[in-house]
Parts: sequence; structure tokens; C-alpha cells
Amino acid sequence: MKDLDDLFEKVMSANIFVNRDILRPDFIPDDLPHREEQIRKLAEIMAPALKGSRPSNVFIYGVPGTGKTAVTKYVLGKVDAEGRKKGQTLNVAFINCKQDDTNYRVIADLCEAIGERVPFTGLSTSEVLRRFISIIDRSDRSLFVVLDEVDTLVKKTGDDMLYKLTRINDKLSRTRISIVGITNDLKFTEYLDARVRSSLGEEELIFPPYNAAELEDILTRRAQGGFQRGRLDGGVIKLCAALAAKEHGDARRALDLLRIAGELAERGGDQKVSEVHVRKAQREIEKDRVVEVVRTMPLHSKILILSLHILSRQSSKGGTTGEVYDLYCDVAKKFGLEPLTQRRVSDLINELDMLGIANARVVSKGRYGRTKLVALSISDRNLRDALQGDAGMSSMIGK
DNA sequence: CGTCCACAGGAATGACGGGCGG
DNA sequence: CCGCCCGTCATTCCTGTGGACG
Repeated sequence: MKDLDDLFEKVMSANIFVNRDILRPDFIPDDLPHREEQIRKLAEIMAPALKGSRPSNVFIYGVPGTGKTAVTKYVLGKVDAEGRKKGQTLNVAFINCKQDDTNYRVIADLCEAIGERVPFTGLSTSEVLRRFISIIDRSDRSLFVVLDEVDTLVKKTGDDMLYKLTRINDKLSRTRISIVGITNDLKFTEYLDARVRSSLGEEELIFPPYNAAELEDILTRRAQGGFQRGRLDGGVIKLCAALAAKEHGDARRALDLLRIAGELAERGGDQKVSEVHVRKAQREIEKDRVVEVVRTMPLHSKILILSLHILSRQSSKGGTTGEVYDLYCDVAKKFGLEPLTQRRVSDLINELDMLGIANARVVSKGRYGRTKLVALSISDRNLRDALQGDAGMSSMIGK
């Protein structure tokens, strides 16, 4: 018990945070530095809702962590507050298409947003859409549909859903719907049908990545409210900003680094957050991401990862689809499983690539065919942690 | 400059589990 | 409870293709 007492004592005395929520990426501060321009433009676009007319649909572009979601929520919050003063209700359906990446779940979410419960499966998509339309038009209101990361939805299921959404207004007599599409993919509109493109892209907003100096500024402001005074070593914020700037100016990453570095310092009972903590935080973030993603994967994907790992032992630059698939079949049989077809495995490889677990790039070897070079892009240690608990898997790593 | 390898990746179709209305 | 319809995962079958080789 003495040990525990010491630990608690240490943690209590090393009181590094004032309010760590301020340092979370989903916290919306009162001011969003370096996004004034975007805030103003978005507010201009949305303002007509207050006068009872339909705001234009908007497309918002920008790489991850450039404040797209934060600015949207911020402006919607302001518009809503303004509307309340005048006794208007503003409905907002905020849908993260990465989590809800089927047409069905998107509409199901829309229903939830207006207070209608729907079963998570069983009904047809069109039936749910019909219900949505009939309910939404019962009252007089404005509805903002925010589709965060729409690109994932469209790439998976096509732009059918978007087309229907843009046409809903025609069927409604009282409610007005405007759509805010947020995307990380700058070439997103290429995937869209011309009709959808023109009606959704009535307005466009581009969020450039933050540079290191801007990130530093953002971190400094958040740190003021988040950390106790004088708990940050000189170079800490600079380092977080620099590391995140390398990752395409991702403010979310920068904040995570800073917050987790602080947590590590606190847990270690240190009085100050140092650059060592930041480095450690970076490793931890990577590990958490990998472990979380891999652990929840279906069995065959795990076997595929295992095969890729074994292959990387033999040659460091990965293998072609053919080699990977052969090995995968062997491993699957060792586990007493019928292997999936190559077609399916090809999709699984693409999935791993998208998640950043593996690297896959198509190469042409002339008349010796066209193939994909696949290699794992995660460390052995992280892989071991991720496969912990899967019988017989973790033991196969490293030999 | 056409051929031809070794796949990529689209389309159609089945197996499965889950909700709904009667 | 049953038959029906749905979304999801997986299979089968298929056409398309970059570029070194001959």
C-alpha cells in the first residue's frame, strides 16, 4: 500500500493540467485562430436561415485537422444562438460518414437527429427515407445536414444518397434543408454526378493546412487554459507544432501530442512536460491507433496481416499480390480455415492500405505483369500488442 | 510496335443474420 | 411465429491495362 500512496501523492503533486478538455481536438474554443476568413464566409452562407430562407449548400475542402469540423460546429452554434433570440428552432444533423458509411445509416442518423428512432437494420433504405421525409415536413423549420467526411461515403456507395438529399427540398413544403459536405479529399467532386456537383457545390470553402507557426499559435492559446503555468519546457510546443506540421499541418495531431505528453508527464510524476514526453507521446499515439484498428478486425484480415509480417521477414520491401496471397492461403489453412478468394483478399489489402496498416502501390513489371507491392507499415511491437489474445497469432510474430 | 503477363478492380449473384408486419 | 425484405460479406466471372520484351 505504501507504493500506492506514493503514487497517488506523486500524481496529486504533479498537477500539470488545469483543464485538459481544452486540449482535446473536439473542444470548440471561443476563438479559432487563423480561420477568421473561413468563419466569416461560412457565416455569410448560413445566415439566410435566420430570415427563413434556404441557405446554399456548401462544400468544405481541406486535409484532416484543418479545423473544418470545428469551424462548422462553431458557426452553426452561433447561428443557432442567434435564432433562439428570435424564437426560431434550428435543427442540425451532424453525421460522421466515416462511422456511418452506408446510405442506410446516414438516413437512420438523420431520423435520430429529428427525434425519430429507427431500427439499425431490417428496414429498406427507401422506407427509412420515406419516414424521414414525412416527419421532417410536419413542422416549419430549417435543417442543416452536415456530412462530415462525405468522401468516404461516396467512394463506398456512390453519390446516390447525395442526389436524393439534394432533391428532398422539392418534396418538402415547409421545411428547408441545406447540406454541408465536409471532405478531406480535394478531388472529391470528380466522383460526383454533374447534377449533384452543381446543386451541392453552390458554395465552396477551402481550408488550407496550418503551417508550423500557426500550429504553434494554436497550441500556445490552448495551453494557456489547459496547463498550469510554467509546466511546459521551452521547446515543447514548438516540437509538437513541428511534428504535426510534418503530418500535413494536422492540428488535431498537434493537440493530441501536447495533451498526451502532459498526461505522460503527470503519470510519471514529473513537474514539467519535456520534449522527451512529446516523443513518447508520438509513439503512444501511433501504437494506440494500430492496436485499436487491428484488434477489431475480422479474422481473415488478421491472418493477412500476419502473412505480410512473415513475408517482411524474408524480404524487407514486401511482396507482390501473388506471393502475399499464396502465403495467406498457407497461414489460413494452418488455422484450419478455408482461405478467401484472391479477389476478396485484394479488397482486404486495399482496406489495410487505407487504414495505414500497410503500404500498397501498383507497379508494372512490363510483360511480367502488373501487380501490387504490399508491405506492412507498422512495427513488430505494435503488431504483437494488437494480436495479443488471438490464439496462436502473437506467437508467430518475430520468427 | 504489338504482345502478353499478372494481376486490378467492376458487375452480378449467393449466403447469412436481423427487423418488420401480420 | 412466419415469410419477407434488407444490408453486408464473400464468391464467381469478367474486362482492362502499364510497359518490358521480342
